[in-house]
Amino acid sequence: MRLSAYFLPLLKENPSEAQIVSHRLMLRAGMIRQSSAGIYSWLPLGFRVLKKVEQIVREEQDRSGAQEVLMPTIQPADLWRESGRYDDYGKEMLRIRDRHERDMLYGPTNEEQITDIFRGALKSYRDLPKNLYHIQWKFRDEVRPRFGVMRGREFLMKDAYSFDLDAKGAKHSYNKMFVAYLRTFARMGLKAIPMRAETGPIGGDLSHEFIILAETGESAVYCDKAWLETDILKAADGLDFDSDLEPFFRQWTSLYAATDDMHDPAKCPLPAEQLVTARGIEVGHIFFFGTKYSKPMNAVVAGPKGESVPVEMGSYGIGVSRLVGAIIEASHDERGIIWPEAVAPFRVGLVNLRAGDAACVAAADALYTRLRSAGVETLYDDRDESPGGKFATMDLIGLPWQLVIGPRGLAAGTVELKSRRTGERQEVSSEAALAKLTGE
RNA sequence: CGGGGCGUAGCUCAGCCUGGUAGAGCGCGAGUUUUGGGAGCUCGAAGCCGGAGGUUCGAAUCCUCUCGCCCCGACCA
Repeated sequence: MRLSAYFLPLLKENPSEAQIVSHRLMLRAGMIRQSSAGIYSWLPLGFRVLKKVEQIVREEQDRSGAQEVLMPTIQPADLWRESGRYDDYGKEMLRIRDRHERDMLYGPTNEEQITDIFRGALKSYRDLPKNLYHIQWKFRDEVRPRFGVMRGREFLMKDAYSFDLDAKGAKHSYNKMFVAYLRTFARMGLKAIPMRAETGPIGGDLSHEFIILAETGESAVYCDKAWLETDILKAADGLDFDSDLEPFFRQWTSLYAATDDMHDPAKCPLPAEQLVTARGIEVGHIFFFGTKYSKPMNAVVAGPKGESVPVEMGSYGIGVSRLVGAIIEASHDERGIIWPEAVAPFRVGLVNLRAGDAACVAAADALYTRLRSAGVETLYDDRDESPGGKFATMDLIGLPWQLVIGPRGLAAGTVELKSRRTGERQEVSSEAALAKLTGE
């Protein structure tokens, strides 16, 4: 993509409404625009990141055996009256009335909807287990939205729902999601730590929050140092989702990890040098809640002996849009965003420092063509701007690699390849740069 | 939902206290000189001063109401 043609409304100054760093950077980097409190439009750069995050979530859900569906944003109130939550949910639920005066709502979550789908289709224990998920916009009318997309009213969420015949099966479904979550966040370059959690309005008796560490996190968290030193992806790699995951689950939940309200320094089992104190952002939450919805909503299957059995359920959420902000919170510096490669909107920022210079244009154009044909996502800054402005732009939007073409280097037969993360710059030949960027 | 703050040009803000009819920097457009870390100069465009009502000869400025946004707290993917 040529930057001269790209819709990228950058802000040089900090918008006054943005308080935390991810919100500021997302606005400054032209990723989002606020529509109203807690509701945002996603502009091209931000949308690319959102899609990448979504895709990683999708791939890991699929890997675990969950199947993707898409449920509506608008739901009938009657479904929620069945579970009893229509009255329980309170003002956070956006209630709507259609032209026939029917009570509707903009879904804050989908337990009722999925249970309705399940009970209408599956009738036998032979149909179990099942895990269905979707990635859909939700709305929770937060009293006080803040922190940009981290705490919006409208947000993109992956929510999965598992159905099993008995508690043992349901625990296995829970464990599968547990593993999938560890993998998902690790792939995004995040260290997400599962912490035993309260179940809140979803209900149930087993629940874990996945918390990533970031200096600007909302709450204080405490965990075993071993968390930081482990390669989660490696540990979870090659795990067979059909095998017994309980040992893995036990291993990973045995490491100490607690949120502020659960942590008691007097009772902490860890020696001080083994304890990490940090701040955390919740990016995922998994629940096992048994028959909380299946019973009142009559989601039953015929058991092996013909008896009627309410299914054992769990639900599993990941805040997809929140993750975009959370990743920035976890990965930035004073100059701007530092995207992990897996979610970067473009892999390479190609910079022509001298837009009016024929040799520079020719060299940069040639590199752009080669990168594109190699399938490397490249944002090509072909604008006629001062060098300083171009560097600042690239650092702000945080693409992993900057490939800089200027008259100075060209005279020496080199281009400059800079890593956004480390700041390391190397003067290399065009071919060496291409090999580096396309070879991996 | 309690407490606080702010709405003036695309962005950051000054002007308001003490009423006299709109300003700066950045950005934007034109020209020119520049060109390896947010360039210089010249010229220019751009604002029902959030909205409604009131006081006044006169309101961005004072009063009332209203809408929006932000912050602190309680609550959440």
